[in-house]
Amino acid sequence: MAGKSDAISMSVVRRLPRYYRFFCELKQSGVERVSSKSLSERMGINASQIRQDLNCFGEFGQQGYGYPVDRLCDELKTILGFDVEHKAILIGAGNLGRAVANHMDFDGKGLPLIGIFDDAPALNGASIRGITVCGTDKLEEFCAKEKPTVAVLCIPKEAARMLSERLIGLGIEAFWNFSHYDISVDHPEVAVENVHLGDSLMTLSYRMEHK
Amino acid sequence: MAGKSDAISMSVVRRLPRYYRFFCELKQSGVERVSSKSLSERMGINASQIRQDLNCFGEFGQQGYGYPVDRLCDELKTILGFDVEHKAILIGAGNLGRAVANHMDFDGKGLPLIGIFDDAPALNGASIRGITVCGTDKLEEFCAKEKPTVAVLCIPKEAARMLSERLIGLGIEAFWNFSHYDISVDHPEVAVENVHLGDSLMTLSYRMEHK
DNA sequence: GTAAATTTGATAAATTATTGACAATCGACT
DNA sequence: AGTCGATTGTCAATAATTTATCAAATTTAC
Repeated sequence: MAGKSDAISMSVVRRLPRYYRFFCELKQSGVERVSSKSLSERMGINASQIRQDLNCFGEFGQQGYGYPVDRLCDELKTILGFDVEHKAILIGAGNLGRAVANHMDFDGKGLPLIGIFDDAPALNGASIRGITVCGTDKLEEFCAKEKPTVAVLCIPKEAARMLSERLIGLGIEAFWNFSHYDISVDHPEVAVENVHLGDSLMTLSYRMEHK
Repeated sequence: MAGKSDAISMSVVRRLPRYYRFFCELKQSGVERVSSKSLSERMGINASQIRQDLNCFGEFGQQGYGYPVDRLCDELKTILGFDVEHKAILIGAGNLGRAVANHMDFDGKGLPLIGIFDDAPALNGASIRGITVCGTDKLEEFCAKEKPTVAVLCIPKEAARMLSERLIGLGIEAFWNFSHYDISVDHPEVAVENVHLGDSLMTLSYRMEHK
């Protein structure tokens, strides 16, 4: 069986990128196979969980042998959807937006960054990673022509509130959301991945106090 | 009772910053009280969960009335530890490091950023947010004098691997880790908050494919 | 070629997290 | 002052997640 069809829980999905990273690293080290036990020690998570997680998507392992590293890299790449392309646009080219644009490997994940939008006069016409920054008034025209389906939001809360509905109307199906706005839950078909850096830092502050 | 002493689960802790944000927002809107029911609708989570979460730290609500917004802001601030100061340093002043330094409100969370370190010759002596960038060879001297306890890592995996032990030796008790390196679990007393942006983006790719 | 050692995938058990239910309490209204 | 409706905090029930167990399959060692 090449894949199992039950819905995969988010707990499992959130671990997949880490598996992918570890398998890639093993591959680069020239390791050919790995058992759930040794991977478990390396990753600091339960071996049984690793087996169960991977088994959600197929029977990739072999008794007495373990998992073939090279194959798992490919399988995880497919599972994570890197071989299907979805065009992405970035809204907001401030400090954070520019860092995200420059720092992330969008292409390697099948999400090429094809447009950057910002209304700050200082940025209009600027070039980031070879992409010319446009005002958000150009969104309609651009989306009609290029059909991006992913939007990266690096804008203030208010701007995100204003723009999210409009972007959904323009065909956006997924948000990578760095803003403090919690995108409306009215659209269950739209995927929202929140990156609330502030929340993350608050969590660290909490943990400093309670230990 | 001002606070309950059982260990709080991470699931709860991860929700606290969001509660804090929502209570602050309500306060700014001039709202004086809120019931778990109305907050539940606003946040899109279960009312019973809100009551149970808040109740971990004390009995802040009042039957028939709800939660006093103003007080909850203060309580959450204390719970999250914002009124206790821990000095923070940033390692790595590339795109991401500079964005984090400029974008985040460290002071407002009780984690003032007091030093920035990077070995790139181009950056040595540069000033970010009024802080002069130093080479990592100055870490020992700086830490001995200023006693920072939080380190923000915006460096490549290899650099993180090299530095984390050294930083722990210099008194660092918490890492806000943007690198791809998973800091060794050998130090259970050290808090590690991972921000794996790559993993987050991979998750989004996965979700685009499976829906 | 056979036995011992590994290791998976599946199932069961244990643990943790979320949701529901309701008595007790409070404020508002008459 | 007394009643009504709203709402909490707690406990119980349900659901989800993680961990342990084990038969079956495979490799490795002799």
